[in-house]
Amino acid sequence: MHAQVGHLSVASLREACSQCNLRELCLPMGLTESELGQLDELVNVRKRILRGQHLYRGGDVFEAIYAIKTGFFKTDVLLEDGRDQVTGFQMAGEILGLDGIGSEKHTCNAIALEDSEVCVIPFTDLEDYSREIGALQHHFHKVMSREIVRDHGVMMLLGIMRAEERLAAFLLNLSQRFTARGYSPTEFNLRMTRNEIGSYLGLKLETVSRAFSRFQDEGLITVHQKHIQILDVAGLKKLLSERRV
Amino acid sequence: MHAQVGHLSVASLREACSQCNLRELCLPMGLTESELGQLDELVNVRKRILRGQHLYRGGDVFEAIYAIKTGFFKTDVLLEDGRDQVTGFQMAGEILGLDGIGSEKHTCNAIALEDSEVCVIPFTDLEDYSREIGALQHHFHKVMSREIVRDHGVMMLLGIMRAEERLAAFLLNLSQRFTARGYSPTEFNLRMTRNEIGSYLGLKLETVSRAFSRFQDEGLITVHQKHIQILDVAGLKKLLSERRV
DNA sequence: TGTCCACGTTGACACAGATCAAAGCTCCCC
DNA sequence: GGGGAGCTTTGATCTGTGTCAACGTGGACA
Repeated sequence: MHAQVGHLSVASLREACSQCNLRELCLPMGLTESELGQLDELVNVRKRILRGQHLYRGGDVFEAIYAIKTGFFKTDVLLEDGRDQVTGFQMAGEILGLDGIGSEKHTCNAIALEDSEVCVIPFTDLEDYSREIGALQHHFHKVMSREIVRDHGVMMLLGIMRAEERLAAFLLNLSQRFTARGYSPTEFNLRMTRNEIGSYLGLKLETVSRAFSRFQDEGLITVHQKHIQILDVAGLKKLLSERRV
Repeated sequence: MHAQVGHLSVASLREACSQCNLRELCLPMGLTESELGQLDELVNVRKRILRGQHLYRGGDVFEAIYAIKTGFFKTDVLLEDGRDQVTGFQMAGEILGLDGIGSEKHTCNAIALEDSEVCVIPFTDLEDYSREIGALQHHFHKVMSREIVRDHGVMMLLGIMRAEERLAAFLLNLSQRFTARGYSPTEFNLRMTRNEIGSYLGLKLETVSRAFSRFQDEGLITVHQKHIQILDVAGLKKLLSERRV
């Protein structure tokens, strides 16, 4: 498909962390110029993952974490009986693979939802560098901690919110993350199917579809396939805060 | 209640990590003797938390993480509308407070479910030490990663399991953690109420109660108030793996 | 240009778990 | 040792979401 090898080495030089336009979102956040230069040595391999392909699978040996340079991923966990749960959707600047550190094996699958490129960060190297660079160490800890807080947020979704609240929270979260990346807060394309949204939100795809339709009827959003336009951000937020008993 | 000050300083000397019987479960795991000695300098303040008291609250400034020396905690998150969700139950040897690193504020409440004692680990000190001691650094990363994996497990509970599966998973998880601490795998006292179990599992307390009763009727466990005896571990596990459509 | 296929929408009905209600148990405190 | 508060159990009923089914839609590809 792509002349990978040739392109990669060139890309490595030209697109190191110090030049990356995601450096304020991604792992290098808060580093000085010279520290950034050191990072360029750490993160010098990139990997292209086509839509539908796995970046890693549950059970794979853990060797590296991955920073998403471009593209969009989902992570999911499979139960033996075939049921599965999407545990997250990740976009540019976010880190994949943190689940694998504890057991030295990946504990979920990471699958590209569109053609994507990730920066490979060998984990022992990261630990070595972060013993040298305090700011890197600290930022890495923050990244992990935020992942825990994010998971707590999902637990709230799943534990106490009703279907429409879950979907509203989901849309607002996407909106906020797109905004942070310089995209429109109110208009975007979903990269995942209704089924994947449902799996993430603990709902069936029909329920997701109905909630989208209801939001549209109420003038909160417009939906055309995967294209979403948020018409009434405040209205969505109100759905979250007001408990109609 | 307790003559805290006097006791604490004595306790500090006698109950440092190197002497602690939890050292194989807790943060010091995998350190050498001399590294353990260094840890004793890091972790030298303990704090007693009586039942019902907060170790920290959501919004508190984050300064330290805590290793549970004795006792039992829950963590929960409150929504503005008054709903709340228990995000975890923690026992001896487990670490509290990791959620606060990312935002420099705690993002949940940690409440003692019985009189407890925690070791205070000032976070900047921990980062300093773990830049010196590679094994400490690595183990800390594992602890954080495992917290993420644990949260994914809860997401599975909440996202795709039915009520009885959730409760079975909960009991088996407790059993396994008690076992690791040298207690009986099959007989223990719950420290939390039905309501707290329900909040953790995304169920109402009546549903939890009914599920306990059903398990008892089926001969899987006996329940007397908070005292649980597991009669049929395999039966509980079967509940998890077999999907009756 | 037509056909196929995965994905999405909508409707009808079923059911797991929520809600409401009442009564029992235990432990604590006076 | 009596009273009460908090917790738990159990029953009756309600309801949000799941399930099943039919149909619609748009993009890929021959």
